[in-house]
Amino acid sequence: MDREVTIYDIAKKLKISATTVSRGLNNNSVINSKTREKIHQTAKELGYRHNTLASSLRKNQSKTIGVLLHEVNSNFSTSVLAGIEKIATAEQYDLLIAHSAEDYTKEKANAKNLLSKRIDGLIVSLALNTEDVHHFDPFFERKIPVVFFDRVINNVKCTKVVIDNFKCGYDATKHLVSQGYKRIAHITANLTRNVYNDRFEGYKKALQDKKIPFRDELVKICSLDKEATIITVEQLLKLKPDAFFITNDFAAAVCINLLHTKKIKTPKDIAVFGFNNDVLSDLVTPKLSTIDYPGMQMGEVAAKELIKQLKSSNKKTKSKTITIPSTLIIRESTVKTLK
Amino acid sequence: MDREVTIYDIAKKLKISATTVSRGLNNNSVINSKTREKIHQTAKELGYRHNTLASSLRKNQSKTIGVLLHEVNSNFSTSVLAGIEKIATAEQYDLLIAHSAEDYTKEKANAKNLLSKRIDGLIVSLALNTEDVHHFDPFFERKIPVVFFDRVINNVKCTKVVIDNFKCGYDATKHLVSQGYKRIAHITANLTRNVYNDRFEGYKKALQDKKIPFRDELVKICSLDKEATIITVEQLLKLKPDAFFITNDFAAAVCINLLHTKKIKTPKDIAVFGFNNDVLSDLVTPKLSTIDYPGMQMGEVAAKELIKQLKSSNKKTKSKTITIPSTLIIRESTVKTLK
DNA sequence: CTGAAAGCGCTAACAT
DNA sequence: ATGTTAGCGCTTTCAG
Repeated sequence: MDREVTIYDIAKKLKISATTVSRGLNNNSVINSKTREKIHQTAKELGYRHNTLASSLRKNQSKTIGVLLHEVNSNFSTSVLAGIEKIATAEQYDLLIAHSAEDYTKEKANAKNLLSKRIDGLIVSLALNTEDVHHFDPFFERKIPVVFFDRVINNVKCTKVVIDNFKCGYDATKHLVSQGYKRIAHITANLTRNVYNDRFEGYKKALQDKKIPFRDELVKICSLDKEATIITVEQLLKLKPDAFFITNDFAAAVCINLLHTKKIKTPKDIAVFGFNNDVLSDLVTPKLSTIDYPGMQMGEVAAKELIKQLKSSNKKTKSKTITIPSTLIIRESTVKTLK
Repeated sequence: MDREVTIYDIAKKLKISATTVSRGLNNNSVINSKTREKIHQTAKELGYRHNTLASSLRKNQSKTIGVLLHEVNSNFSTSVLAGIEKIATAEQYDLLIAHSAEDYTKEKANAKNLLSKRIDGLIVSLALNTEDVHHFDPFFERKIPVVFFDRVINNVKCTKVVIDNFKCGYDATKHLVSQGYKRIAHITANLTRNVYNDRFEGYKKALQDKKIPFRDELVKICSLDKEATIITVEQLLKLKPDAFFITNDFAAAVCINLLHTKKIKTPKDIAVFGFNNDVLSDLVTPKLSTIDYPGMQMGEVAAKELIKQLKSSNKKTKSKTITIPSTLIIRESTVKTLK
């Protein structure tokens, strides 16, 4: 094969125009069905492949949705991706996936790159240290719809898909208090990110409602990876907490293991509450109480919202927040009587 | 913003030609540095965005690598992806990611779609039920390099990146035997896929070398998801095995939990050996012995190989297999004396 | 129902 | 160092 087969090759062979071939291949109903049949037939014979690049350039739309993730190495991200993919595929959109590895600079570069690739719309979860969203202005200026999910920012006029992180933080803490725990340590990540801040606010409010004094020293920010979590838990143990509310199941599992190593019994001596309902949460011993965080559903809803905007002729962007239901899952790690 | 700014707008404003603008924006050294400066300046002022579509169409290369995964919802896949991404980004390639959800039909459709998107090269891990690779012929015909990793097929002339699955299966089994286990059950997936078949062959060979009779009824194929694993383990328990070699850490963790529920002690009564060195493998109790399966490194190597071919003028494809080192990791679940 | 002509935005060959 | 011209492959008027 020397050169790609084009619609002109098909046209020449059939002694018709390239226009007709184009229409035939796109199953345009205006074309005679016999002609269309012949076109498809010949295309197959010659080994023709549609050139999406040329088509997108001409139509000025790529049928591609950009997905900009804060990271890709987690069950949550892949669930979201699966949800987005399910909807996008059904609607014949392709996905162009980029990830920022939790880095603002990389997020900016990715946004620029996706723009130059002429994506039709964008779905975003912000990096940990992103504080402004001016790098998305070029999308807004061009009326390219943007949907944020999970990691969102408030002062921006577009659709956001989230869970009620305040309520989750509140309910988790309330549950721990109701089980008799009083010195509840909280390990979480960067509070500039809504998800962590809202959970923290929920934690504080629950303590307040239950008349338990809030102690600043029991709250620690860390990266939630294995090493950082171990160090943080060690530090907090000196303050004799009777429970840990950790906003990530992996970190919570690391905590459970560390306590076990130290012969501290969970949940008898210290309870551990996680976040995400990751697969590992019911494989550790004791099984972890957590919050079910429906990634797949968030992805589906985000994609549906985006595609709805893509199809709508009304290009006015307005603020809209969709809250996906999340659920408290109580397992062994926080209930003394179960174990 | 009504219309996208093009290089012609910049050219007009500066009273120079579009060619010069194009060259300037691409930092072509032939352009006077002052002119280049002015071009970049004006581009910024006008809000110019490079149109990758037009550029790719003209150059007949997209600087994009297609990645076709068997699934995306696992630590292994995301590690591989991270490895590929690291190399690709450094070399200024973008990634177009598709996944087949273990389905041959979807894999075919994805291959076709990636081809029409004019990807410069392709990295593939085959779906569970893929038995022929004719859907990649269009790539071979066009001399678009294809690199397979992990899930490969033999009779195809291109680069493959794998681990030594036979050796892994052999070593895991040998380890179990050396610990005194004799009735070793093997739970794995579809044996038409090289990874599972090779491990199985390794398992058989180790038994043979150790003079332990191979028992067909102790080998079960299943999907390795939670439900299927539970059913399979239950069936095998009737045959009184003293060890399980399960080719997936998640399934192995499910097995450990099930045994725990049944008051069967691991590793005292029954040992469990996994595969992948997933994060959960050292968070379960007892910690799981497993094979370290370096996804990140596989991704890096696959991407490096592909880019090497992309840069080479020699377009002859030849068969080449690269084996990535994998490691036996012995933890508590298979060593009686440790626990 | 089909075709001719134009152009999406960019870059490469060939001047100068 | 810069400009002229042509064309990548497709779709979209507009005209029959």
